[in-house]
Amino acid sequence: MGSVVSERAQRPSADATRQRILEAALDAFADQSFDGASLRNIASVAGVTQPLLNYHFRSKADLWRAVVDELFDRLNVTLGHHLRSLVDVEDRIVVHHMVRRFVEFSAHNPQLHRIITSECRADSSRMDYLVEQHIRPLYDAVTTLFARLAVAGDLPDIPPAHLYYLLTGAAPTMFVLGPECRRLSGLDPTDDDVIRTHADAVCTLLFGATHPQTGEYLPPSPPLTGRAHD
Amino acid sequence: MGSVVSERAQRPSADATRQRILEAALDAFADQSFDGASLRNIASVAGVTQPLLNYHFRSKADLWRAVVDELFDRLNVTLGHHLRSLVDVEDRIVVHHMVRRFVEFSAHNPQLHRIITSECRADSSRMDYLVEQHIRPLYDAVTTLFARLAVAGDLPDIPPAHLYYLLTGAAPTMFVLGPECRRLSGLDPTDDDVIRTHADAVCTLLFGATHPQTGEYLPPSPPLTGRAHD
DNA sequence: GCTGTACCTAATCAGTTGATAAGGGATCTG
DNA sequence: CAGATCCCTTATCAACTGATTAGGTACAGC
Repeated sequence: MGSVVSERAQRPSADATRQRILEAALDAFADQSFDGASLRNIASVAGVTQPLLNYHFRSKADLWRAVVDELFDRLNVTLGHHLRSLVDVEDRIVVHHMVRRFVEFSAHNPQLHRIITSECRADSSRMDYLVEQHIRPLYDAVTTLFARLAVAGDLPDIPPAHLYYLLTGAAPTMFVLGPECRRLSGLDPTDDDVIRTHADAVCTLLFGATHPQTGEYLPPSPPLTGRAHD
Repeated sequence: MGSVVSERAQRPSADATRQRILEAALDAFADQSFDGASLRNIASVAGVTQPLLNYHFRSKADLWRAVVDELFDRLNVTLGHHLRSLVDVEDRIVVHHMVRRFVEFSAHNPQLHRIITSECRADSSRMDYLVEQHIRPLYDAVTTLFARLAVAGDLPDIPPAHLYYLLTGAAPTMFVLGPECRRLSGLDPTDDDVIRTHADAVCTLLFGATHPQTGEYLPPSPPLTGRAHD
């Protein structure tokens, strides 16, 4: 077994090694945050030695950026793929589908929101990178889409606070707290029913409920009457 | 001015020092997570030297527990205080008020959810402590309350996924991402209108919308019709 | 005044971190 | 075959971490 083919099999090829490092780093950063994750641990999981991480990626910070870039690339590819598959569908339904895909992706890639929330601090250059490079484009795209639908009369006016939820609020935390979710309520975040319920909840939060008989949309409204005392 | 009183003023008293340390540690753990926060930085912010932290609190882990205990004590005192102030009020309204208070507390104490989310990993003894000591009691209390209201016919049946949201999902993330919330959408998480909108959204998510004319409750429902393709 | 105790600091410890330098070995190119 | 390049490891670096020890100072009780 010493032919040209077996040479390839013996040596895992640099790209494969790079990929294994990225995967190990993704889990480490998500589980233990940037400071808690050590290059030696990541290297150990990837089956290599620590200096190799500094060889392929210049520094720990650059490794982190590579991890984040690949993660958001996967998200954008997934959303774009499903968006293109939705032709001749009512805009309102498109929104619901995309929310569903986002929740789905979040459920199967809990690292996404774990990394975001673990990096959230005022003076963090990594948070700056996350927001400006990846989150803001998504947020702007969603804002633009919703504004277009509102003008077309296809959606009710959505309060900014509810809109902000879509990307940062309602969807993520359940997956950030995935293991505890299971521990407390017995729910499996990756279960299809849970994902659907979750997406429906987000849409209800955005658009309000639909009257079962008339199909009329009702905006999110407080069960509190106007006269709130205390 | 060299009397007994001025002696007190000169020496900050051990309790005050302890409190300053706890406050500095709370901010540090919330901003930089457990591993990222160093005892020397915390001590510096508190105006003392690092070994004093090991003197008052045995270890870094014990300091973290003291911080968490005090934080949840404040939450429970706040919720308990408002709960006792709500007499002769319809149960459904009580729930809304309590959600409002929880959102309010979260907005003014963003460290609460930052610490929770930063500690979320499968094999973390600190997460175990958080869940078993503080989160589970809250979760059980809310579950019990909602079950009682459902039996009394005062609330619609609430899907477990929505209920889970109340404590871990809808409310927290906007405050975890507080600074970015402001950066992206211009919203101020501590603004009263934002807090009210936020609490209303959570309640809508739990109870569904209220029909403006009939007052009829509509459960959270998907804008998707039954025939979801793809 | 003497002693003991509570609160706090300077000095120091071993362990871990990210980063770098030096070198080995395989592959490719001439 | 000779040299260059790529991929990877061992050895080592300074910096920083949490923790400990020893000491110092103020106050309380006797």
